[in-house]
Order: sequence, then C-alpha cells, then structure tokens
Amino acid sequence: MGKTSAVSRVTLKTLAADLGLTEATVSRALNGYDDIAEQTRLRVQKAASAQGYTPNPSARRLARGTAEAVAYLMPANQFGVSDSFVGQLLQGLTESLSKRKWDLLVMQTPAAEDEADTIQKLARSGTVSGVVLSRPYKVDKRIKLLQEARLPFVVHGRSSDSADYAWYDVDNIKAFVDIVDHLVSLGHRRLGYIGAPSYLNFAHQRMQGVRKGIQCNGLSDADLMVEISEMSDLGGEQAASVMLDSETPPTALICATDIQAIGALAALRSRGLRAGVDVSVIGYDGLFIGKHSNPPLTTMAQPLAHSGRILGDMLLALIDGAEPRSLQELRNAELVRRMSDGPACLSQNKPLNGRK
Amino acid sequence: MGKTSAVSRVTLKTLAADLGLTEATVSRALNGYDDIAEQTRLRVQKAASAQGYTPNPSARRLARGTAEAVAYLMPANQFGVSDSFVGQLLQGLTESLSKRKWDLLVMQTPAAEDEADTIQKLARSGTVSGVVLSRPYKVDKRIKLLQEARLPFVVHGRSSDSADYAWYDVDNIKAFVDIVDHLVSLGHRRLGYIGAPSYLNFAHQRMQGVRKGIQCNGLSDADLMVEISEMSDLGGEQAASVMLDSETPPTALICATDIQAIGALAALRSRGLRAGVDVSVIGYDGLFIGKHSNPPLTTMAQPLAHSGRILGDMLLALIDGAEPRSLQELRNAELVRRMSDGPACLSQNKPLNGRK
DNA sequence: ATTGATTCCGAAAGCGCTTTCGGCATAGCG
DNA sequence: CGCTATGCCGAAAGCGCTTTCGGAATCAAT
Repeated sequence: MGKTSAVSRVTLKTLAADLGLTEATVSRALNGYDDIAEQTRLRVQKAASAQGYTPNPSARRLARGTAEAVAYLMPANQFGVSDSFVGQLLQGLTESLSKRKWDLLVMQTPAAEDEADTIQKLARSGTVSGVVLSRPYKVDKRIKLLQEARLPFVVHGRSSDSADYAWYDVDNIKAFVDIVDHLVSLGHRRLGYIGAPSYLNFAHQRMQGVRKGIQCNGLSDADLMVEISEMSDLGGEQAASVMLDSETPPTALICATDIQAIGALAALRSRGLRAGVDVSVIGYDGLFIGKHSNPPLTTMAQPLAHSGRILGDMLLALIDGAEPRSLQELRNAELVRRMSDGPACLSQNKPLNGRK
Repeated sequence: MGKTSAVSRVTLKTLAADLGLTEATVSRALNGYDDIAEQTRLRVQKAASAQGYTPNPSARRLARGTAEAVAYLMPANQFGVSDSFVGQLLQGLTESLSKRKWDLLVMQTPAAEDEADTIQKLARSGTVSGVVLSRPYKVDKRIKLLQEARLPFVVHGRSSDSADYAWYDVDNIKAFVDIVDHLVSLGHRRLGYIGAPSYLNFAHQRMQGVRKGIQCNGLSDADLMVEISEMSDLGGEQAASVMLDSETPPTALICATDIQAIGALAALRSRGLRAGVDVSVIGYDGLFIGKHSNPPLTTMAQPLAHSGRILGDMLLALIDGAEPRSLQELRNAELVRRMSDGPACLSQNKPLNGRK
C-alpha cells in the first residue's frame, strides 16, 4: 500500500532510491554523460523505462535555464475565413520540433494594442526559447520587440526591412511580375488589380510586383486599374464589380489572393461574363479550393508544403547560434494554369453588360 | 549601470531586494494573498510592472505542482487536404485559455503506434493539466489511456462509448437522417452514399444516420448504394463515378464530407450531368469552399464557430473538478441549401452516360 | 610499494517560485 | 496594565531536476 495505484509519480528520487544510486547519477546516466559506467547506465535506463519515468519538464527547464519550447504566433483570424495554412504550418513545426522533443505553444496576440505586451511577457518570462511569426506587417512592431528582447525568431514572410532577421518567404514581386508577363503575352493590355490592405507586407509586395510588371512590359499606369479590398470573397467580388462596371473595364483581373479571385469569379458570373474567355482572372496562393471553383482558377501557387518544417529547422538553427542573416530563404511561386485565364479578345473590350 | 541593459532578468529575488522585502512577501503580494498590507501590495505591484517583472512559468509550475497548460492533439493531416477547422479551433481555445493565462500546446501523435506512448508521457510528465482531442476513432485507445492516467480531457466528437467523458459533438445521425428526409421529400428514391473510413467514428455515425433515414422513410437497403472513399476530392470523385456508371445510378448522392462532395460534383460534370437537376449532391461540413463550387454545394453546416471556446471552457471546468458526464454537449447541424440539390427527375433515371 | 592518472559516483548547491509556519508588532479587550 | 486577537511579514523548506566539484576507488606506470 505504499504507492496508491497510479497516483504517485515516479521521480528521479524514487528511481534513484530503487536503484540504490543518487539522483545525480541517475540524471547523468539518462542524459548521456560519459562519466557513468556503461553497465550502470544500462541498469538505469532499463529501470527508467520499466517504471515509465518521464522527467518533469518544468523542473528540467528550471534547472537548465532553457525553455525547450517555441511559440507560434497565429495571425488573427480576420475575416471569418480561417486560414487553412495554419494547420499545415503547425504540422510541419511539430515535426521539426519533435526531433528535440521540444514543445510547441500557439499564442495569439489579442488586440493590436496588446501585441507589445504579449511579446515582452513572452521574452521576459522565458516561456519559450524562440518564436515563429506569421504574416508580418509592412512595418512590424513585433519584430523590433523580438529583436530588442534578443529572443530568437523566424518570420514566415518579410516586413519591409528584412535584412537583419531570419525569414522564409516567397518572392511576391517576381510572382506578380510573372503574372503580368503571362497576361501581356496573352494579349492583355488593360489590367485590373485587386489588392489587399497594404499594411500587410505581402500585399504591398504584390502590388509592387504588378507595378513593376506593368513597367517592364512597356505599359503605363493608365493601363492599370487598382482596387483594394479586404481578403474575402465578398471583398474580391465588390472590387471586381467596380472595375467591370467602369467605362473601360480591364480584360484581365489580377488578385492578391485566391479568396478574392474566387469572389471576382462570382462577379463575372453575375454579369454573364465568362472567366478565361471574356475576362481573365488570376489569383495567388494555390489554394485547394481553386481546383473546384467555377471555372477552376488559374493561380500562382506558393510552395508551403514544407514551410512549417523549414521554419522550424531555421528557428532551431538560430537558437543554436546561427547568424540570422544566413537564414533567409526565398522561394518562387509557380503558375498553375487552370481555366480562368485566356487570350484577350479585344473585340469585346466593352462587354455586353448582362445587367446594370 | 547596475543592470547591464536588457540582459539581466528581473526575478522575484531582485524585485524583493529592490523593495527591501522578502521574496515570499513579494510573491504573496502579487498573488493576492490577504495577509499582505494593502499599502505594500500596491508598492509591490507598482514596482513589478515598472520593472516589467514576469514570473518564470517553469518555476511557478514546479512550485505549484500544476501545469497551467493544456494540449491540443491535432488530427494527423491525412490526405494533404489540411483541415481548415484546426485554425478556428485553436483560435477559440486560445481565447478560452487566455482567461487564466494558461498556455496551449499543440502536439501530434507521430505514428499510430506511438499514440499510447505519447499520451502516457504526457500524463506522467505533468506537462499539461488537460487535453483536447479531435476527431476520435470509433474505439479510441487514446481515450482509455487518458482515463487511466486521470488526465482531464474533452473530446471534439465522440467515440463509440461516450458515456463517461466530456465531449462536444454535433448530432451526426440526426444530420444525415435529415438529409435523407430532405431528399426523399424531393422525390428521390434511389440514394447513393459516399462515406468515409468507418474507424473514424463520425463516419460511422453518419453512415448510421443514412441507414436510419432510409428506414424511417420506408425505403429498403436495396434503395441505397454505398461507397466508402478516402476524405479527399479524388476519393469522392471516384466513389461517385462508380455509382453513376452503375446499372441503376442513384438520383441523389449524399456525401460524408464536403470535400468528397466537391469531388462528386466533378464526377457529374465530367459526365455532362447537372448537379441539382439531373443528380442531387449534398455534402456535410458547411465549408466555405462550397459556396464557390460548381455549382454551389448544398450542405449540412456544422456549428463550429465557437467550438474552440466551448471545448476550452469545458476543459477548464473539468480541471476545476466538474463531472465529465455533466459536460456533454450535442449540437445540430443545419441544412444550407445552395444549388446542388433539387427534385428528382425520374424521367432520366438512366442518364446518357457521357463517357465509358 | 609509491606515485599519478583514470574511472566512476556522491555531495551539494542552485534554478525561481510557492506556501506553511512562526513571530514580532500593534490593536483590542477586560 | 496584562492578556489574547489580529495584522503583517520573514524564515525556511521544498517542487524535481541539472551540473560542478571533489573524492574514493581502481588501474597503470615507475
């Protein structure tokens, strides 16, 4: 009746007592110190796994002075449309961290106000030894805070000044230059761009991309129509609507995100316009949903299959002392053509306006 | 110049020294003990926030003997299609937990083999004081393990024996009975069901629902055609294909998940069949994607807007000592009609088989 | 046999915090 | 004025683990 069933935890102390050794010895045996006789190490290991010993992480962390955990700062779920990439990212992160048996915390900065507070607490308390940040703003206070706190971090995306920290991003500018190239090569000369709020840096970059694409192809600003909308299907639909209903509607719509592109598709349909025939629509993200939209969406697919693992590995390297500048990885997005783009049919520049 | 910039952490010790008090006093002052003079409490609080003191969670947890953290066991991302609900759920969970300033860990049981191991480690190490489990299997070893370990947990969904633990689920059986009712009322008499692997209990339940619906409406087993597929668009497409290409194809397809329904839609299109006219298709989940599929998908929408917060609150209550049996919440899904269902047109029972 | 180098383990301090306990004041009571 | 309450704080132990240090053996070399 000494131990009441499953209640009494097995600690280093009990283990040591059982083995006739000291806690110190058992600890070192389990942690691979080389001043332990191979024979006793085996004995200890066997007993440990037999009794199901699992070190108390809090105690270990306290003693070691390291957190053995990292935090993922989830982007605030802004428009109801939950970001499906969060799941993928987390999966990759856990994979990467599990190699060291580290824990993954997910946090969310409540209001924009509390961001500073959250980060400072995080840094000062020593809860984690690293942070993964998603979807940074153009100028992102959190990044500066993390730097000041000397807390290792990697960013999924980049803010405007990305020289001094580690990040993993896709080349948004190139991606949108490519889109413009593609469209121009199809004969399009009047383009519409449905953008996202530019405080999000990726939105800013994508906008830059289309501007650059316009220039490189010898078009002028007058050939580009721009509407900024929120990142939702409705936002995209509304933005597309104003452009389509304008005097000289564009023959192709470039969208900052697939979600908005999906909305644009709806705007076309409701006007009796055929995407890919009357007007081209190209999105960005490579979302699964695009495969099944009406019509299937042509899009720039970003490679986020392994981004979680990559970010995790980067962070680990960083914590091990790697130079942040050496950990900057830029990938390219890839055009996947489905059905929503096609040659410009200049004949019907002014479409027949199904309604209105 | 006493403190070298941001390097030296401010601990209870330094705070106490600064204030001319003991660590014990400061600790109690900060933790709301009532044996501290109101005046000194204020003094302490002011100094704490001025110096930006944040308690070291590991030390606190160790001393208190409680984890102040819970874990979310992510469902393994089986078919590449990342589950978009994970993000939503996490958001709700963090909200709920932030009320107590608890941490949220996300973990993933690597292989099916290691599940037991993972859970036992989790329980024994005291890493967390509670667990949220998603998408249980019909008979789920993890649940038994959690029970044995006396680790509080709530399940998002139910396993086959759900009497003794806390869960939050939607009434899958009722949902699918409702679908059958709806379809029958539209005149459909030959139904097809595209199911999911039945080791996932929700899949089992949905199948039961369909069967029950068949009975209640006076149909026989012969009127139901069943295909089980993996939970992906391709799976759904293939399953739909075999049914549509059969001797006597069903006039309506019920799908266990929206993803599969989306695939079924593709199968229809490739055969020149019009969803909602020639064949009805109904999915389940209420995924955003269904709004923009071709045609828009009629589906049973499950209420998961606040499921994360509800699960979090349940878990907290449980940890506070609530009875698991008192924490079982069953919600109803709701039919949202879009374009993929419609009255049965018996005239074209045998469709014109576009190909094959 | 004496020395020196190795091998292996125990002793002990400490990580930063919580919490019980006891004791010194001061206040309240007869 | 002595006595017991009460208020307020310090002392100290302890949570479970890590890690440095030193010392007792054992071994090899002279």
